[in-house]
Amino acid sequence: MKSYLKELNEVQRKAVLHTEGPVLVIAGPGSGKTRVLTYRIAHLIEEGAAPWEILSLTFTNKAAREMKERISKVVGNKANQVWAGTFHSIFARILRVEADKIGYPTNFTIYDTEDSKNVLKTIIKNMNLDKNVYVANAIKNRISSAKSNLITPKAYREDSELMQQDKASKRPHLHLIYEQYVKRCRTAGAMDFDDLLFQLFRLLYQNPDNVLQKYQDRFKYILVDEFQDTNFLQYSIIRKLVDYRNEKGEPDQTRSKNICVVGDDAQSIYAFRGATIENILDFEKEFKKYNIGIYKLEQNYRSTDHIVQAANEVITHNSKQIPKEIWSDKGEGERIRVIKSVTDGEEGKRVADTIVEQKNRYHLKNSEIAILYRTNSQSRVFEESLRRYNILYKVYGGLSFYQRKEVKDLIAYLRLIVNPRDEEALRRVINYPKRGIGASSIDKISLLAAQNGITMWEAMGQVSLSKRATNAIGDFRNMIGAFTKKTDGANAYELATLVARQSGILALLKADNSVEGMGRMENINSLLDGIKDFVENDEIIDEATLPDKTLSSYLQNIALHTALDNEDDTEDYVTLMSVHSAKGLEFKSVFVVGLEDKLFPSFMSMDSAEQLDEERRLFYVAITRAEQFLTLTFANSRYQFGQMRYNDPSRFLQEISPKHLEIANPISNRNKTQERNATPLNSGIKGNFKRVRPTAPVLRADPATFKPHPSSEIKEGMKVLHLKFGEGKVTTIDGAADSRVATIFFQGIDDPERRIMLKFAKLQIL
DNA sequence: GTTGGTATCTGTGGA
DNA sequence: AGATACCAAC
Repeated sequence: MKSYLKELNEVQRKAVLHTEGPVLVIAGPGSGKTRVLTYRIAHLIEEGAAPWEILSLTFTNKAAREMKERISKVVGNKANQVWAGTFHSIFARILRVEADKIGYPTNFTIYDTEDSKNVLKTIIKNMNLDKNVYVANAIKNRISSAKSNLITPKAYREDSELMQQDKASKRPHLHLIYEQYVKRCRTAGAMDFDDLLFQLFRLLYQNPDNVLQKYQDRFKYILVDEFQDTNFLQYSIIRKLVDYRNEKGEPDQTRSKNICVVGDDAQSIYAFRGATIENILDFEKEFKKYNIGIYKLEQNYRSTDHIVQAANEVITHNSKQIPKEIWSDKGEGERIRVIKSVTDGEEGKRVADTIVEQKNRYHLKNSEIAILYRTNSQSRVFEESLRRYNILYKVYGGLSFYQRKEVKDLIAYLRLIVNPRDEEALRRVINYPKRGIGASSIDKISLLAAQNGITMWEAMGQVSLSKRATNAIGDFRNMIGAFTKKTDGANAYELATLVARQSGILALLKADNSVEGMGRMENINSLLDGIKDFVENDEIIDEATLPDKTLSSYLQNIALHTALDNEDDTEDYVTLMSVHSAKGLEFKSVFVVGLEDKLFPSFMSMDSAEQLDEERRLFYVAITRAEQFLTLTFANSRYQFGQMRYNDPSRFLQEISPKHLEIANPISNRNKTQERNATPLNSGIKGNFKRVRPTAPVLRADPATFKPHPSSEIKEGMKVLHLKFGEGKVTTIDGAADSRVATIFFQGIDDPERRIMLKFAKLQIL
């Protein structure tokens, strides 16, 4: 037996070995789901499948990254050639090649949530609708869910149930907004997050140039992680990819559908954004006739028994679920501690106290501890109390680096240069920094564009305005035009620096000497550093697509980044995050806080049984993150929305039987607290480092003396110096003349074998 | 067109 | 509480 197969239990092994035909894996928390997925991929490769024939879809970049790392531990470098990524990133990559077949430019812009909302706000304003009734956020969600269910504006209009709902909520014109929205995105050459899926489906469905067959032939094995969180649209795409047909258009029975989906119905927590558990049930039904293999992973390797049993008890209160029995042999363990506080401030303090206590008694590291909450705004009290003890922590969620205003502003220039049709980018920068093009001019341009069915960029050249405004617009157009001319020759970093300077952004920020202003300046600089890093990185991380240093591909890259993606694991910090973002993670000690009715479960979800079930699954996810210590807390009162609120303890607390619980005594605890205040542990840097992008990588060669040779001179067997990786030896070179790839062994680094694209390589021959 | 101050609203989750 | 929209004054 192959050595990696020995690391699996019987069910896991069966799931890995069942390579041909559809497979459904139901995986309880901590049951080794990722292990099955990664070993399955490794096994496929060991058995002779080419890595690029394997498509592995996940929900987060982090999960994708981890998966690649773990595959490469088994099969080495080939792991990079697997198509592993998020739905959004993989589909964006395909669309970058194929978009012109469905009427989009291949350098299409990706609109983020803010962009989408701004488009909607503009539409609502233009239609003279009441923005308090037509709330942009609500409309966005509704459009998003329409797209997720493959409902076009036309289909929406013809769907009497949807129209009835809109009428009932006093928003009868919603379908018109939807229609406008789609039209505007299209004119702007832009796709929102849902479009990355929706347009890909359209592509496969309309099938121009047999593009469907192309991808069906490429992806011989498909794997989907967190299948319970897929929506109808994602499922439809997956289904399409294995819907093989012969020349007559009949189902092709000779080719087996090698699709493996892994999920847990009990951990479905994204129904609110269109995910549906039905997909698991449908999958089972639909693929039954193709000899489906169903495997249930029920042994939990993560948590002790009190925690596992409590989780089991909680989930039985839900109505629908796939029957399974999660068990653990890790021993009884500690009981779950419940802490009651009078105020949210006290809750913060007592959680920090308990953390100090646990660190003392069990020698836990900060990184083994997490505080999980229902809403991001709850982080504040814990930040304060942890800071008081000098315990290092990190808050996840919130704004990502690329969503900060100043960063988005500079990026908007770059977007506009790449795609002048990008209306949201244009609106962002047309008068930033101030150049005398005010709201009324912009409205006139926008109106002209709408009337003539042209883009705002085009309308800018035709509109008639006052002399002053006309001049200002002329200057602006010339500036952007001059930048655009440079896109071919100049590299992205040089261009971005030029833009920052010539647009006046740098001067504006430099003039601001406030603390925030300096922070903004710093962010701009790290953005530029990041672009530089992107340009200079010559390593092949993803073999399916060779590195591409254009501005356009840079923008594509960052559009799908999220707040969770900034890895910085050199420091030892306590994790603060929402329960949603904690999915898939585990910690020795977990605090689930704010367990109050109207907060967790959220007040938004308290009036329907289905939504309440989802909150319960969320609670289930929360408690199953803990390996050894689980602490549940609630407060009688807390500040919410600027006023004091009084909530009852969460109903979920009563769903755990008392034999698993230990109720902390508030009085005696308070005395101990006083003592500990005097001797804070782990004094060090203050916890509150607001996410700043990790700075330039550690250099292993001295830039002052480093002199790269032309890459044409690099030959096999040479000893070379690389700025980032240091000294190495070229083992092999492959690829055609203009895309030669060197495999180099760098002795000084952890993962020493690297693939370097010689076209971009900076290597000094030693 | 720009600025600054006031009124109003909104309030979950995230790729 | 904080963000945003709106309006009057410059």
